[in-house]
This record gives sequence, C-alpha cells and structure tokens, in this order.
Amino acid sequence: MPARAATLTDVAKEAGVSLATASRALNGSERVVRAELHARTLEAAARLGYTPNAQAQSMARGSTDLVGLLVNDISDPYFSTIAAGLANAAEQHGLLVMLCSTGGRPERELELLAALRRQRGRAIVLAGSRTNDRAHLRELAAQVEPFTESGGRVAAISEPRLPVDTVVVDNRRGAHDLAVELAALGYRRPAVLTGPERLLVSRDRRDGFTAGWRKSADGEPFFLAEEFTRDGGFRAMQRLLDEHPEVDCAFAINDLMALGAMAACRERGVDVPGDLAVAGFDDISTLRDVTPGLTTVRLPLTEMGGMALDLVLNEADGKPRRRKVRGEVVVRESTPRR
Amino acid sequence: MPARAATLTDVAKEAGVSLATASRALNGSERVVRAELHARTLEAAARLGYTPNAQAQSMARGSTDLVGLLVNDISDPYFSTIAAGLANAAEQHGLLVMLCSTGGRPERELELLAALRRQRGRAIVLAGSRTNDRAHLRELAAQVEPFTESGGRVAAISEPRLPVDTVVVDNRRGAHDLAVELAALGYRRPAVLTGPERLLVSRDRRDGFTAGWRKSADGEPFFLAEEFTRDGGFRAMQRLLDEHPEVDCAFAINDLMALGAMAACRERGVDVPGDLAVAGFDDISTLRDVTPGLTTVRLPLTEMGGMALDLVLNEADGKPRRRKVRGEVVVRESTPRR
DNA sequence: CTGAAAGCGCTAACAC
DNA sequence: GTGTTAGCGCTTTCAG
Repeated sequence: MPARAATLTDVAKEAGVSLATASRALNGSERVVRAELHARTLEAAARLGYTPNAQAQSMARGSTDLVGLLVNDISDPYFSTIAAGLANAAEQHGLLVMLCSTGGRPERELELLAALRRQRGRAIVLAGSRTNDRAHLRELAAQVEPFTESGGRVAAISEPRLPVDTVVVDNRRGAHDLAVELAALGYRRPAVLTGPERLLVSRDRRDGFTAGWRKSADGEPFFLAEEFTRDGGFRAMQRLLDEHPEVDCAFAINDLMALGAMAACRERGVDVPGDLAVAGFDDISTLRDVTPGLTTVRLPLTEMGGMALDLVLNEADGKPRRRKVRGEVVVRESTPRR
Repeated sequence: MPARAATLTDVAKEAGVSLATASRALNGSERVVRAELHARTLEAAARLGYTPNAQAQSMARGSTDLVGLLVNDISDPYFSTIAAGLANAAEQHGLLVMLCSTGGRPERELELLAALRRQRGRAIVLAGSRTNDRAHLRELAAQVEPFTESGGRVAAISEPRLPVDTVVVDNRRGAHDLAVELAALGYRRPAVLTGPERLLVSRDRRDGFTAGWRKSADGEPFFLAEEFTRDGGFRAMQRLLDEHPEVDCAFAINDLMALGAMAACRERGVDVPGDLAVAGFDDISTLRDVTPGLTTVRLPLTEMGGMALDLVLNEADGKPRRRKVRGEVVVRESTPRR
C-alpha cells in the first residue's frame, strides 16, 4: 500500500506492457490495442486502484476538461440556478465545472479570475461582476485579455461592458414592461427599491422602470437604495413606509429584495397587496410559492447558464457576440387590478 | 502575440535569467533572489502577461490547491448554502473549490467522484450521497478507498455509512424534538410527508418524528412518500387532503416539500394553519419569510460546509471522526397552539 | 545567490 | 499492434 497513488507506469509494469500500450488501453482514443493486452492492462489498473492524473494528462495533451465559473454568491438562488444550468450543460460536453464565489468583493473576483486562468481551463464564464467601477473593469479586462489572446475562451453573463461574448439580460426592457403593466393595472404612485448605485443591474432596472412609467402614467417613481439582498429590501421598505406612505406600489429590483420588503410590510401591519402592491424581478423558483404570489419578471436562469457555456464552447471568429435574453412579466396576486 | 500562453521559460529568457531564478522570483517560497533580478523577472512576466500553469506546478510540487465538493443539486438551497460555507472556509486556506452537482443520479455521482479523484485535489467533500443503496455505497467506498489510501482526504456531510470523517446531522433527534413540540402544542393527528424510501435523511426524519410522537401523544403518524422536492410536497399534500382529511398537522421532511405542501393547501382552499398546521426541516434562509412563517428544524448549513472542510484539512490519525450537528426546532406561525 | 539538470505522470510522434 | 522516447511547464535538488 504505497503512500503514493498508482501511476500509469505502475500499471504498465504490473500488466507487463509498455507505457504507451497502457496509455492507449486506458485513456487512448481508438482501440488499437489487442484485446488480450487491453484486458490485462485494465485488470492491472483495477488491481492497483489506478486513476489517471488529470493534471499530467492535460499537460501532455495541452488541454483541459475544465471550465471555470465565477459568480457573485453561490448561496444566492439567482446564481445557483445559473450555475446549475451551466453544470448541466457542461456535463453534456464531458466538462467539469470549477465554481468560484466572490462574495461580491471586486478584489476577490480578480484573485479568483487569476486562479481560474492558472488552472488553464478551457473556458471561463463570468457571472459576478456587474459593477460600474471603471478601474475594476479595466483590471478585469487586463486579466481577460492575455487569457483570450492565448486561446482561452471567456464569456460573461449580464456584464455588457467586457469585450467578450456575453449573455445580455435586457434588464431595462423587463423593468420597462413591468412598469407599463403596473400602470395598466391602475397604480399611480410607484416606488423603486434599488440596490447600490454602482451595480449596473440595479440601475438598468430602475431606469427601465422609470422609462416605462413615464410612457404610461403621470408622475415619477420614487427611488430608495439599499443593499441588494433580502435585508436590504426589508430596510428599504421600512424607510419607504416611514417616508412615503402615499406610495401604492413598490418595485424591488430583485425577488430577494421584494421578499424582504414584503416581510417589512407584514411586520408593520401593512397589507400586501391591499395597502401596497409589491413586485420583484428574476422569478426565483423557490419564491414562486410565497403569499401573496409575487409579481415579477421571469428570467430563464437555467438556460442562461447553458447559453453562456454554448458561447464559450463554440468559437467565434469575429468580435464579441451578444445573446439577448428578455424577461417576461409574470403578474401574480401581489399586484391586483386597482 | 503567440497563440500559446507565455511560459516560465519565456519569462526567464525575456528577463535574461535562468529558469530556476525565474521560478524562485515568481512562485518560490523564500526570497533568495537578488532584488535586481527579482524585479527584472517580475517586469518580464508582466510584459508577457505570464500566469503560472497550475497543472504544471502541482505536478512538479506533487500537490494541489484544489478541494472537490460533490453535491446532489446545486440549485437546491440546502446544498448551495453548504457550498457557500465551504467555499468561504476554503478561501481562508487559499484553496479553490471544484463544485460538482450530481443531479441526484447515483451513476453520475460515481463519475464525478472519479473526475474529482483524477484532479488530484487535496481533498474531497461528499454532500450528495444519502442513499441506502448498498451496491452504490460499495462502489462509492471502492472509489474512496484508493484515494484515501494514497494520501487523499475525504469527508462526507450527512452520509454516515461511509468510512470517512463525517459531519453527521442528527436528523432523528431533530424530527423527534419537532414531534414532541407539535404534540405539546396540542396536535393529535399528524402526517409525515416523506421523500423516497431509499433516502436515509428521509427515513431518519420520519422515524425520529414517529419516536418523538409515540413518546408524547397517542396514535401513530400517517406516512405519505413522494419526491424530495417542492413538487413532491405538493403532490403529497394533495393526496393527504384527499385520503386523510382528519389529519391536523403535516410534517414535511424538508422545507422545500413543506413549501409545496402549503401551496397545495392554498390551491385547495385549505387554510394553514387554521385548517391544517405544516412544519418543515432545514430552515432554508430564503424561506424564512414565507407566510405563514414555517415551523421547522434549523440546521447550521453554512457552518456545516466549514466543518467538513475543517475535517478534511486537519489530518486524523485514527479512525473516521464524526462531528455531530443538532437541529434546533424553530416554532413559527404555521403551527400555533391549538 | 544563481544555474544546470533531473524529474512529476502522461501523450504522441516516431520507429520497429 | 506495440514499444521508445521526447517533451508538456514547473519545482527542486545539487553544484557552482
């Protein structure tokens, strides 16, 4: 029982064949090996508990079966759903996914991107960075460029400012459509619970909503910025109720914030939707059963993961491609007709 | 602009130093390199956009910075929370997490475990397999053994039948305590919505509940098995309402099933908790805001990820260790006093 | 302190 | 068909 894992050399020796033959029998492409030797090698491998060393293989072959995925926060259902979609698609291609979670910290994102580069994965998908910080974007690009330059493939999800293939979510449009819908339902005094100003998604959804609102009703939506989380939504709603009790509907720029907002209403004894209507964005599946049913903009998160992998696997010859994804307004009980 | 990534040799040449010096300057442990050469090397590396090849490094060094994590389904908040906890802990140690999602398919689990072995990660954490299938368990052990034998470390979460360090969730105890609590609250006719029989978690929670119930009240809980998902909970509740309208409380063996169960009640016009009380298990954070608040058994999911990493990183000399995790009953509005 | 050279485990020409 | 051998990119003795 060696403290060291069995190598192909061990197997070859054990089977009484050459290194090359063992390689061909175990990991080689075509079965150019005589049945008998083949069998002998397999047996030896089994006896020794041999597993190929992927590192050595990819060094020798010059390519990996790894694809890296960088997300903001894997415990956030938005990202874990995307990750599941990507993992699923990766399986179809016999690829392994290295998942990294940045926790929303830009420096960490850079570190992890570097780590992913080091792994020499076949491709990297970025689903984390959605900030507006120019300096950070530049550093990101500085990491991405040499990687793509040397044959690595990179795609982004929802980060349209990077010069790589991107799955672009039409956040403005989705929020716009939602605003139009809310106006049509009879609401007149809207508020938008947004995330931090530096986040593009947040701004796009807010601006899209505003645009849609202006088009279909009078008055301006009122804005309130907090963290991009359940707790942020909770606080934002508390402030809203304190400062602007006249509002009749609140659009939280994602479902998690909407969830927090509804919780705040409950705590204050504000009835949703009786006293105040609430809507979200994303259509997180776990949240489809909350009561009242949350009106939201559905994003095909699982598919987005697959699309990103698809982009990254199918070489483009030219400039960065964009695959647009549209959100679909789903009206539920949280925003009844007024 | 070479189609190939810059190598250390390229850097050494560019800097006019030897390979060894370049290695020491860039990735070496101690700074035994003269300041001038050091600087020259760094500059050359920057100029060339050099990134070390982790594969080559770990081959040469004989060790990786990777730890593998195998989960049932990354889009399930139970697992994504554990994953987040593990990733976080891994970051502290400068380790990268390779995340694999099996989708609950045993064959796939075996494949992925093999893939993880091939990557020669420093350690592997298994959070997927919780089945009772002897054959599968044996195959799993067959993969695990040669890995540990050759210095690899393996830990499991909630799979107490594998001969490795394990974070054991006391499912029986948690469910037991919940049953006692429900009985104390005045419920008299309980049902348990379970998952498939082959899943250990499901059986343990069911049996624990039964034990707790017998201890504190008369009569036997009624069982109903469906899938271990939101939809499974939905169907189970439909059947329950059809077949056993006399039941006054339903324990779904996880929060997701409970969520589905509550949705089914809503659809049928059954008031929760007025007509029927519902409880779950896990205390998924995203679900803490559902209405009525779901009574459940809280599990420290994030910490569990950290504990697993801890086990796997801190060598044990002896036999498999167990770290017990207890669930804590959290009573909310879905099970008021009767 | 620096350089030359021997591997790490495997694949892929290239011979036989 | 099968074996020999030269690398893949890097770290690490071992000499200078």
